[in-house]
Amino acid sequence: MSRRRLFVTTALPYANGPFHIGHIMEYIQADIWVRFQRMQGHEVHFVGADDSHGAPIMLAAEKAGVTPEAFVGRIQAGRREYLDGFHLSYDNWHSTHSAENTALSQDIFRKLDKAGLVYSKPVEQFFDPVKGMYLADRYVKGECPNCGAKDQYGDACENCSSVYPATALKNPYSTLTGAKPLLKSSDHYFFKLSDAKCKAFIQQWLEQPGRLQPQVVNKAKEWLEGEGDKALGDWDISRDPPYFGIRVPDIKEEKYLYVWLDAPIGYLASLKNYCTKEKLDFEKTLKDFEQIHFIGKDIIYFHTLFWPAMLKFSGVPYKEPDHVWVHGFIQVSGEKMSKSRGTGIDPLKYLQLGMNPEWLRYYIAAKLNANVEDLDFNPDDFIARINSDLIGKYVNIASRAAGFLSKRFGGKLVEADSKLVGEIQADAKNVADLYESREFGKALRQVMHWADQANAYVDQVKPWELAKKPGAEAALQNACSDSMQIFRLLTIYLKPVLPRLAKQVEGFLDVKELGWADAQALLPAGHAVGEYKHLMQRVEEKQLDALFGVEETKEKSVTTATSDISIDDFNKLDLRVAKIVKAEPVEGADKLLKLTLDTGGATRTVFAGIKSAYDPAKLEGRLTVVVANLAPRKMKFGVSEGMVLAASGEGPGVFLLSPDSGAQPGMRVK
RNA sequence: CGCGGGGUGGAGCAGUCUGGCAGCUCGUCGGGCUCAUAACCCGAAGGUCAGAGGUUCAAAUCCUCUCCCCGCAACCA
Repeated sequence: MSRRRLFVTTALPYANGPFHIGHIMEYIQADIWVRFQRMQGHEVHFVGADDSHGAPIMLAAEKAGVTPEAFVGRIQAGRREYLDGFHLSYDNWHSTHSAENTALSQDIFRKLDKAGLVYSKPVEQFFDPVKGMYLADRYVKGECPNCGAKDQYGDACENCSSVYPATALKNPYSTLTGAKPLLKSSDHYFFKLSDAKCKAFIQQWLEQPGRLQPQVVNKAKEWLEGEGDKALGDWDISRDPPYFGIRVPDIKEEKYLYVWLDAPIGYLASLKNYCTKEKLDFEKTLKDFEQIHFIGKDIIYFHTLFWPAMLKFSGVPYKEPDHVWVHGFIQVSGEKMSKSRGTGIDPLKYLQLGMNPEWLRYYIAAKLNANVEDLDFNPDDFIARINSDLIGKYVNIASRAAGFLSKRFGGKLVEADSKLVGEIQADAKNVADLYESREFGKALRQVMHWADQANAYVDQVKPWELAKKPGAEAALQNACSDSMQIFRLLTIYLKPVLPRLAKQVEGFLDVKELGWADAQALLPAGHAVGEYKHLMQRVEEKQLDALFGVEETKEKSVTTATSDISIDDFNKLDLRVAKIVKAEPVEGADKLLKLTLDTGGATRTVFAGIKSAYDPAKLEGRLTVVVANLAPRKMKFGVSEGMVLAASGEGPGVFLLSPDSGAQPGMRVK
């Protein structure tokens, strides 16, 4: 087999916070694939980097009272702990805020410009006069031009579902300062994605057989071939200051490249940084290596349209990606992970609790396939899977044979003769194909099938009986040797997923580093294995309880006030005493109660998320406080005309406010 | 008609493209074994393949419609 050369990346994490379980899942997927390729003898450069630019990071740094550089530096310093902790074998981890990325991004910008694919035109945008910066749509809210609902973002109304440009909002305000934004015009640079040669290129790039998963091709083509208002538009690739990013080159005016332009270039920057360290020729490496990106389904748009086009039309030394492999999201017990609900898994906590990172690697691998499907982390399933597969089946094979070998034969093996050994050897290609095509779940099922066969084999030959039978030494040594050969083969097949365990096994078997091809050879007769020690502990239920336990120390700061407000701000609130006339559960809602309130003559309906804490019957007749001038909100179950006030904290429980006796419905609270 | 992914024994999944006796792992129950980390081996129970209609000698699989769940993005307002 010819030696492949692979340049593999994972999506760059945004450097505004630590890794979450979704990042780790992607890294584990890519790492397993990479380790498998290395075991095949292929040459791999596996790199990652922090995505360090953009307005959100600039603002987060400002809030933290540090420079953006210091902010992203701090985040980056925390990465190692995760990468090492989960045995993620990156060759390099870099940052988009780097000399390499600046040089490459500016170079690509210049080359795209030269290719006639960059132009500039004025763009009218909201500008926050207090902050002195242009506002992305996400930082502007206002009233819906259609239905008048308040606090809507500048793209679509949550209330009436109408869609409109941000500039159409009525009474807009900046979410950063509350100031009324001005409309200002500024020149922006655009990448001409709609250019015929661009679209033609992307089309043929997408259609290259085997390049992408079919689902991904469909999705990308939907965007590419959209017509009318869904037509593929040009891409605004510059931003005005203040911005934390890379300067648009060769112009006097201070303008920056949009973060999504320089982010994927960070893949190349990290490779270049690595090449420098390793004294490799960067441009030659780019040219000679297959370029493969692992990403999540949320960023297909950028990686299958802009990114290949950018690279293609920048020309030498750049080269469009060979593959973009897309995975789904990880859910926890069927729900999207959510910190507030306490269902998220904090990868760092996982490590700090002393849980074995290889458990998670195995569990995730067992549930991964080559499709763009979400996968579910289920705690009970996790325990059953790890304990049964890894300890009960796989490790058990060694455990059953090793005692006899070391006690009776000084660890020495004899020639293997079981048919099963040959069958497992012959399956190497099949398992390899499954790894290669990222069907990890299928690969592991296959390995566990062989582990089952191995345990059944041990049961047939009954070594414990042979051990007691005089004159059966040869048969005993034979059986245990076969078990050990099988164990070694399965270790090879599991090594991409369980690298550390495999290393322990290599020590125990007293063999050199195992590669995939080693499955075709067996340990020679006379080879002695070492003393067997437990290779892996079982998962305990209480460990998962601890992992999912409510965190006490974290995020306390959330409860402190955000910033001072004036008495005028306070007076905007119309708080009223209200009598709960009627309280009833809402069919189909987990958390809501439908309350009918008397606010002094008038009644109104309010939906409140207090079902978990209150029995509807007991609420009827009691007084509470309601925000009476909150804009009505249409919910799935009806319109809610206000909000009742209740206290809640980190722990469970919701506590409704009540006025002292004597208060009457309709009284103003202030 | 917003878009996408799903619905297969108690749990997690394969099988659907290419129609051919409904499968795997876990769990449960019964038995066995005692080398192994309460592990392992054998056996059993348990399914209207979400529902309805259609095509076909034959449908989990193909076609049409309906229902339900999840995610995007409307359930802490």
